[in-house]
Amino acid sequence: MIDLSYKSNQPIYEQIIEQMKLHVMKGHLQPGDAIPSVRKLALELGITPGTVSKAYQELERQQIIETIRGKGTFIADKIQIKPDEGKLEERKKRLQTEIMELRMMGYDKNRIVELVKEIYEEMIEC
Amino acid sequence: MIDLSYKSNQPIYEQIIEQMKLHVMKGHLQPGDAIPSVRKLALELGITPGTVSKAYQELERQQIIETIRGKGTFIADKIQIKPDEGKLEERKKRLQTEIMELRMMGYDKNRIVELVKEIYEEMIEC
Amino acid sequence: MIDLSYKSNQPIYEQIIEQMKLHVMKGHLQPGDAIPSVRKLALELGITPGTVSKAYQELERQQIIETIRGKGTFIADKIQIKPDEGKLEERKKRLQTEIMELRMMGYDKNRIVELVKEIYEEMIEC
Amino acid sequence: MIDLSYKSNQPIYEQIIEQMKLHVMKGHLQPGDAIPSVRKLALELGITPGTVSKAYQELERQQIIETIRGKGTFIADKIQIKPDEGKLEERKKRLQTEIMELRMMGYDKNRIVELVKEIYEEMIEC
DNA sequence: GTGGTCTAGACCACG
DNA sequence: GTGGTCTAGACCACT
Repeated sequence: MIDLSYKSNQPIYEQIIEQMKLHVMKGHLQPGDAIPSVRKLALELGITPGTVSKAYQELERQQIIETIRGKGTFIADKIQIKPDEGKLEERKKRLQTEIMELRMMGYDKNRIVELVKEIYEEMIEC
Repeated sequence: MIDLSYKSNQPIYEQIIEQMKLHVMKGHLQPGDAIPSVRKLALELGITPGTVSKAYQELERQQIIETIRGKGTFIADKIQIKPDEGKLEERKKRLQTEIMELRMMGYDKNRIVELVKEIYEEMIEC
Repeated sequence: MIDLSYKSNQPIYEQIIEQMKLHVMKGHLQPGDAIPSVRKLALELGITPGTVSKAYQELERQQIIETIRGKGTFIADKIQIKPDEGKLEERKKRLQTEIMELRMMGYDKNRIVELVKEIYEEMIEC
Repeated sequence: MIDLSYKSNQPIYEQIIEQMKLHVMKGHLQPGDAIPSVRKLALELGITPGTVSKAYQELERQQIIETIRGKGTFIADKIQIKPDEGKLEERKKRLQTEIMELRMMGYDKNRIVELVKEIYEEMIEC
């Protein structure tokens, strides 16, 4: 369910967050679906529960998941769409960085746009 | 020349690296141009010379700049284009994350593609 | 594990890099092996953690070691072999210098070749 | 006569020293031959006289050249051969480093030995 | 515990 | 003047 890269620059807990979000976006996880408990997922991934917990807390803060005491953790009914201008600017800046780096690697405008379309399609069709 | 965000999660030295690269890409800095000395830029930005030095050393490793002992630091003659498969995969993954997050914020395919095009144009036309 | 020469012109962090590489090449350090933590090695060598850190970061760039966040640093699974024409020319030039200097000290062709063979054998047999 | 690389890691004055020694070794410069004055060489190379002076001083210390006041600078009559155990150890260590790096780049014993022979031949036959 | 970043300040080699 | 190295010490994020 979650595929971790330990030597990646990206923190483990962030990898969990992102992959959970991707699963939701792709429809693998539907509103109301149960997700593994902190301990179970930690055991499965071979990491400490604290790391999973940190990821779940952030997912809950973003209202992607909901914890119901004594029952477990579930995908939220309505996934929020929040404009949040501040974050948007950050996103754009990061996007700019990625585009710049691709350009440095020899990608021209068309190849970058094609790549973006590809990634988008792949994200929703799975 | 360089505009730092101290509250950003991104390290200062990385911000310097990226903005230098952007300046090169936009043509503000041409091959052979001198860039500010470590001490001068450090003073200007209100940071330690060590931090600027770290950025410059990484830029030199990427062959964006060249340092001439006792003279100063200059934009490299030929900016390298290196495929580097490993890094490319990382870039694509990060791009996927950004696209996913934008989608979560309500951006559809067209708006994302338009945004990417916009960012690209802005990058080369300045 | 590491043997520093403080009076050498060679920076401490470079000495660490080279000796680590030698340990890997000789097989003293195998892929997956943990190497001492930054602080521990710094304490052991009587130097600042920053200096050890600099060495480790360069070793990671060269893909000799891998750092796992919050866990420690380990010998990389697959030691890369990278041609890198630019660096190769530099190496050859340095080799030329060393050969010239040995010749100036009275070494003839045979003695130099024997010396090179000796050093090579010593490097892999330990 | 001297071919400098300004962006090299190696100091300018060391490049001058080494290339002078190579010229002597190859026979381009014979004992008694005059070499350019400090000012003339500095002008020719486009560097400050201080840098050339530093190189000449070191060459004189190594008894490769001799300065005769009012007449100029000349290649020494007898090029010294000094064992100098301390330096020899340093040379061997540097040679070891170069061999290790070549090995890391995929060179095996034979290729390294062949390379050394090549460099040696090239050095004396020119 | 781990490594990563940054500061403040020092010393050095180079040109 | 330039960049490079090192120290001593602080703070942070991650596991």
